Amino acid sequence: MPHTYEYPRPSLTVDAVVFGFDDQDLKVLLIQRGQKPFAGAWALPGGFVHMDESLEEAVRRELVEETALTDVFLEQLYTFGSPQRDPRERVVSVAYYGLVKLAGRHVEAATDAARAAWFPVAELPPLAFDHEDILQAAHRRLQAKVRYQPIGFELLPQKFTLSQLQHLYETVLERTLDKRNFRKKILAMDLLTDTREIEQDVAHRAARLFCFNRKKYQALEKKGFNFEI
Amino acid sequence: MPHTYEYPRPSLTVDAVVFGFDDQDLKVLLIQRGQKPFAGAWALPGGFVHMDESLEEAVRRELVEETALTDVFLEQLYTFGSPQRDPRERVVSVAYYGLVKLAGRHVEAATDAARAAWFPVAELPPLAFDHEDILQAAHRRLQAKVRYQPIGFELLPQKFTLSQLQHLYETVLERTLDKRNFRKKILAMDLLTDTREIEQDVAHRAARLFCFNRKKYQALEKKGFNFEI
DNA sequence: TCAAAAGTGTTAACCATACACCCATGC
DNA sequence: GCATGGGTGTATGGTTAACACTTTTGA
Repeated sequence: MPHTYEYPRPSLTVDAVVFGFDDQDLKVLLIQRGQKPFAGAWALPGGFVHMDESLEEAVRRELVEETALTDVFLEQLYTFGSPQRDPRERVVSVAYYGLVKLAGRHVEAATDAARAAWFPVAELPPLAFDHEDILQAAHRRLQAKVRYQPIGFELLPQKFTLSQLQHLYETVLERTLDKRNFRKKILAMDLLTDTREIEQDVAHRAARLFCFNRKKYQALEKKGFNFEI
Repeated sequence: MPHTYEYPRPSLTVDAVVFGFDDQDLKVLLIQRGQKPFAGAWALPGGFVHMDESLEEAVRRELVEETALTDVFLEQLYTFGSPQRDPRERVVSVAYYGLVKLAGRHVEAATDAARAAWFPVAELPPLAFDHEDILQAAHRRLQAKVRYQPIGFELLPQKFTLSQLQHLYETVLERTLDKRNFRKKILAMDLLTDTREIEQDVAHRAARLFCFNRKKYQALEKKGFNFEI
């Protein structure tokens, strides 16, 4: 049961900053810690890396265990390794950021951590460890990357209106965009397919629903096309 | 002396992809391994992270020990953690990329690794472990980042000519640039200070020497200025 | 005087920005 | 019929890209 090494080793963990968008706010998934240190405080989902799994596999496993979340778009963010970041012992953590389609998703509490919840990025509680730094790094990465990679679509339902898309960009980038210019730019890229469907149950003119054409994007990308908002 | 833990832990290492530019080629610093596995093969400098040092401190220490290199610009690149990347045991490695002013630098062999050498990126030997993947990731990061951050200057001497700068960009980006447009763009940013000195010992008209004004850049950056080539 | 690289402007095409009104729908 | 958001075009200024010759210097 015990594992012995000639030299001491840091613990290795993964943490995930999962963003969701509900047509209103950009939100982050947090869990409430049960144990010391920081018992009761909110923290990023994460945990120890097992010996037989990759880092990304570890993040996905922890997300399922702690928040019951699957089908997350994940990218590695940064590795946090300052010697003092955990008061107990040396812990190096590989952080990932994730994007998830929040619309209509039940945020069910999983068995492992009964208390997982979505918080608006603008109204976060104090976080355990250096998780505020990690979250800030993830938020900055999202703001930068959403402009030159088509990752925003990971936050929207499969079918979405141009206004939803614009509002997503406005929320993530924290600035307003001109409606006509935004539509011109997006449609000129020719990456959206018109589903020929329209919104249902809205108290105003129903908007067209589009979906992102990933295959087309990948083909264009190879030819040197650059997505940019 | 032995260190015992309840659960097994991966080894944690750092690796560095250090680039240099000699007015001709983009080069990478490699060391020749003495031990198995991959004895005799070339590899990235790197090694185990100690318990009391940060990840960046570990990279700097290893660079001094293995290649006698100091004063390197370093940024974290990516963490490589696939379970099979080291044939002996589970090793997770935090990779950094580095930039160094190569001009006139003696690439002295240090005591620890007698065999450190600079290789043109275009003519690399086979590398140990997954170091080719790491190097490729670093090269791509450099190509992307050099365009929107003023990191190219880290590869040039303090004082340089506009042609040197242009040639650096052409080498890193692997494409030619228009001389007049390049100069217009660079000078319009107003980030270069004319040293009022000129090249020495050249068999043609001597060019003006400029230096990068980092303070000015940092001031402009705060006001929302974006460097871009 | 030749070779080698330094240095320098103009034009045309394209792209980004600013801006305001009518339309369709449900209540 | 009114409130709500959907949908549309044009004009202007700025930015990028293409392009060729003269100057300086040392050998």
